[in-house]
Order: sequence, then structure tokens, then C-alpha cells
Amino acid sequence: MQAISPELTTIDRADTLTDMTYERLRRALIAGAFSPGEKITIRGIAKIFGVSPTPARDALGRLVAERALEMGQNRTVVVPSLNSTKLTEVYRLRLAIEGLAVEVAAERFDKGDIKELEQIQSELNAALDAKDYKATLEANEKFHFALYGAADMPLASSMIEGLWVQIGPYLNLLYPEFDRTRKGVSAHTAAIRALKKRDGKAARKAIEQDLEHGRDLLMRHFQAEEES
Amino acid sequence: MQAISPELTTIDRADTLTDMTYERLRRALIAGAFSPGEKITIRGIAKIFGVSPTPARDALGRLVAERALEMGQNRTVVVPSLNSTKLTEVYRLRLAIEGLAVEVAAERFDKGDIKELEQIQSELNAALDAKDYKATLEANEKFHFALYGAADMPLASSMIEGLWVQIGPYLNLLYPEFDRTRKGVSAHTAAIRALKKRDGKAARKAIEQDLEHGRDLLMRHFQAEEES
DNA sequence: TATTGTAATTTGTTATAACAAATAACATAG
DNA sequence: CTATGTTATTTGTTATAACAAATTACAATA
Repeated sequence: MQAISPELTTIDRADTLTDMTYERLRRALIAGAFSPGEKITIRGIAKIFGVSPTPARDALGRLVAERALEMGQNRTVVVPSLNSTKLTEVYRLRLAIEGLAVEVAAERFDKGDIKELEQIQSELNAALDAKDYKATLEANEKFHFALYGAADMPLASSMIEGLWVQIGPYLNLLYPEFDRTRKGVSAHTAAIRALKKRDGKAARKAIEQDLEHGRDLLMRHFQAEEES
Repeated sequence: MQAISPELTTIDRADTLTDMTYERLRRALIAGAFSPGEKITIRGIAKIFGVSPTPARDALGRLVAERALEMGQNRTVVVPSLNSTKLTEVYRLRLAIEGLAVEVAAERFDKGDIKELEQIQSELNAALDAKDYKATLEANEKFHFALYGAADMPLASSMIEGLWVQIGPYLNLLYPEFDRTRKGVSAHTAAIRALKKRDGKAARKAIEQDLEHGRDLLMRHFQAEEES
């Protein structure tokens, strides 16, 4: 009954208001539009996005379930704040899960995937040269998720996304240090080189160094802050 | 203002209907009360637990967000079914995350924690001797989460819980094979022995062997099924 | 001025209603 | 008997209303 033709595929139904509210809120959180510790109310979100409280509540519930937001003791939703303890846990998990994903992805990486990765990396370099940090962050995110996507591990991908939301608002802190040393760039090129050779262990090492570099920069920042 | 006395602590407010519906549904899923592929409706859940559609919908949304349930294309919620591909991913993640948690836990394990673990293990042995598989599964779950809890990694714990929900309904399939060889028991005792010596690597190895044993049993079952 | 008690407001929770889409049931035509 | 079109029912989505708990605003008191 299903016609096999590129013109005659199933129509994907429009997103629900809940889906759209969720996605917009999620992007806003990663972009750092809300401050850590800030309270987020159902009616407030509903007013911002022009929807009724129901989809706003659904979206908040979803974000709390995946720990992108925290449920306070009085059932008020707050933007979680990072400290060095939580940062340590996030990076231990990132190293474990993203490291695993890279290793698995390396087995399946083909010529086309490499091409795409190199394309993204040149975008990243261009953004870095232009001192456009926002574009740099976006390209960095694209790079990592293009890599992990090749592993074909949907559960791992959604876990990784959850971890990124935790630290997303803080990634701006990596600059301009990240630009100065460009250790991230060399780690990415090392990863590409390893993937070409289908060397999963080496690719994992490269991504681990990329992550550890970012972790150390963030950690230095938090420890300096927590002393005061 | 906060009085420091065991009698004068904050009153923890009662769970909401959403919380209770969520928890009951979650336990029911792990216990295998629903068949894989079965559709779960908002009003159906509402009727079962005697609540209005709102908390039922909230609970379903939460379970979908943490992938314990799947959202079908027509927005109907269905109980996910396992196959060998998904099983492979779940166990890769379990080895990575639970392995990490054990290693971290080993650093902080104290005498009291060991005592508790040995207590749970003797419960497990007794249940196994009595051929009470339900109690065995419960003790096994307690053992693992007591172990991971000591790592003090809340994000990791909730991720692990999410992975357990995926395979929960299938763990019954491990018996009676698990009873016959009792490889699980020897892996647990090896883990306890390693924890006493504060040897994180060895403890990780022991838990990895425990998981791999279970994985292999399940994998054999799925592959036999998928041939037909 | 600082603290306390009260009133007003805001908040989360839950139930209900209305609607559109999806599914099931059924009758009709070939 | 099978395939099709129609109707009825069930379903998810969304908005709204009512309530209790939490928060805030504010006045009265010390």
C-alpha cells in the first residue's frame, strides 16, 4: 500500500505546542538566557511563548525529568547551577559516554562522514578566526554530535544531550582561553586523523583530550569562584 | 532560624498524584506488568489509578522523557520492546556508566557500606536457595544500587535507573540459568572482596563480569527468538 | 528601625470541557 | 467473502477553572 517514491512519503505531523515550547526553552537554556538559580514559572513561560499553561507545564516537566531543570522543594522549577562537584560528575560521565560513542562510531565511519566532519571543522576554524564565539560554540556542538550520531546509539545520544544542557550555559566561559591555545582545534584534527585510519582507541583519546581541556578551563574558573 | 534537633526538621510534603502515578507505573513497568508493544492510554492509566487524566498524562510524559516509554508516531504511548540491537547498546552503556560508578564508589566505601552490601548479598543467596526469583531480582537491584549510591553521583544514578527500566521486564528471562551456574553470586562476592581492599579497578572488573554474564544470557535468548 | 501578623497575590496541582485526529465498528457494494 | 466508504468511538491536545499552598506586600507593633 505504501508507494515507494520520494514524492509519496508519509506526512510528518506538525509539532505540538508542547514540543515547540520544550525545544525553544531548551535552546534558551543552553544559550544561557536564564541565570542559574532563577525561578521559572508555568504561567511565566506560558506568557513568554503565548501558549496556555498546559503545554508550558508539560515542557517544564519534560526538562525536569531529563534534569535540564531542577524541581525545588516547594515544587518551583529553578535553573540548576553548576559547581565544581557537579562539574566533576558531568565530565566523568562525558568521558565515559562520549568516549564510548566515539569508539563505536569509528567502526562505522565512512568517507562521507569524514567529509562532513572536515566541513564542520573548517566552519569552526573560520568562526574562531572571526572571533565569533557564538558560531564557534555552534560548530563545536555540530562537530561532536555528527561524530556521536554515527555511532547509531540513540540512548547514548540523548544522554549526551542531557549532559550538554547541564554545562551549556557555562561554555561561554571557555573563551577567549580556548581561542588562544587552540588545543580544541588540534584535538579535533587528531580525531579526524584517527577516524580516517578507523582507529577507535586513538579517536577516543583525541576526544578525551578535547573534553579534558575544556573541563580544566571550567574547573579553574569554578575553583577561583568558590574560594571567594 | 532552623532548629538543630532530630525532632525539629522540615516536614517533607506529601507526594503529588503525579508523583505517585509515576512511581507506581514505573514499578509496574519494571515488574513486567505491561507487554512490550502494548499501548498505554492517558485515560486508561487514569482509570486504573483512580485519578484524573492530568496526573496520568504528566506521569506518562515523564516516563517518555526518560525513555522508559516510547512515543509512537501517532502520539500514542507504547511499551518499548527490546531486540538484540537495543540490548547491545544498553549493555555498552551499563558497562561504561555502572563501571564508572563502581570505581568512584570504591574510593569512598567504608566499613558500614561493606556490612550493608554483605547483608543484601545474604538476602540474595537466601532468595536464590528458596527459588524465589522475584525476591532474588529485588535483592540484586538493591545490591547494585547500594553500590552505585556510594559513588555519590546523582546524575549517574538516574541514568542507570533509566537503563534498568529498559531491561527490567526481561530480567525474569535470566532464570533458571542464573540460579544453575550462580556466576552472578561469585561476581558479587568478588566485588565485595575488591571493595574491602579499596581496589577500584578490581571491583569494576567484577561488576563488569556480572553484567556481561547477564548480557550473554539475554543475548542468547533474543538471537534465538529473532531467527524465527 | 526591626519584627511580626494579616491580607493580597502568585504559584503549582488537579479536574473538566472542547476540539481535532486517529481508530474501530459497521454497513454497503463489488 | 472482500474491499470500500461512512459513522461512532476513543484518543491526544489544549484551554480554562477551582483550589490549596507558597510567596509577597503591607500595616501594626515593639
